[in-house]
Amino acid sequence: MNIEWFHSFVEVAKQQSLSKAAKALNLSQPALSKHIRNLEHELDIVLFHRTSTGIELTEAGERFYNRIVPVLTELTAIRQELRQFRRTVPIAIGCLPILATYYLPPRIKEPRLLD
Amino acid sequence: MNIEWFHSFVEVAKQQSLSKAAKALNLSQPALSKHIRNLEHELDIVLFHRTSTGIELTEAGERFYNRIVPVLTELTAIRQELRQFRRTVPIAIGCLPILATYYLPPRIKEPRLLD
DNA sequence: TAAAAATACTCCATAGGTATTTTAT
DNA sequence: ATAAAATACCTATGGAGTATTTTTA
Repeated sequence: MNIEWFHSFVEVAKQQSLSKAAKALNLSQPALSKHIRNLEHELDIVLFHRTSTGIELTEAGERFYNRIVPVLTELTAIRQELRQFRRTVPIAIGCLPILATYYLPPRIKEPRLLD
Repeated sequence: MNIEWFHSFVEVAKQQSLSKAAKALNLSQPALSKHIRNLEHELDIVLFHRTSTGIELTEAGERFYNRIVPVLTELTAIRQELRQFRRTVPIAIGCLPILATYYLPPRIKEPRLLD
């Protein structure tokens, strides 16, 4: 059971559309479709009614939506609180795109810093 | 980010031992070790101090433990509430082991029922 | 030396992508 | 005919297992 599936579910519920939600999540529509299917399969309930104009929550889906949103909020809060214990301090270097592409990479020794 | 990792984390914290927790979770010790490592990597914090006698929570781990347990409880409650919407009704057939092994399987048409 | 965790390695399942098909308006 | 979701298929990553190594009491 994957937490990204929950995020996907919430976004699809909000957009009432797989394809729109896919764009919002930077995911392909089939991948997102699979998230929803996985979730439905693991919970063994139908979360959405599929139509050709989009997708809408079932009663079970509504129920799940109302209960899962606070959980995701809480998880975000937990991550936020734990940031103070992080080992690595994020370093962001802002510069012109042309430098980011050609000049910087060969000059950065630790590969992970490139993220 | 996988919810099973959270369950694994909680069990390891309780047992203060990877190998004991692995048995409790019906998992191999290396698999469980990976769960913890994945979690630490994704949160970018150290959750446990490793010793040769076992494993114990760091301060960050304590904090995470206290906050994640209620989330898991809530998730369980959600699943429980959603059971009423389930599509399939679980059917359990109890019988002598010898029947379960040789007699029943060829007589059950839908493979999923064998679970 | 014993016990516990980490690592190496292999196999299979799953996740994500592109291309295509199905379905309903 | 169009728009949306589902399916097929492929590749690459990740998860789980067994065997082995490392570490420390």
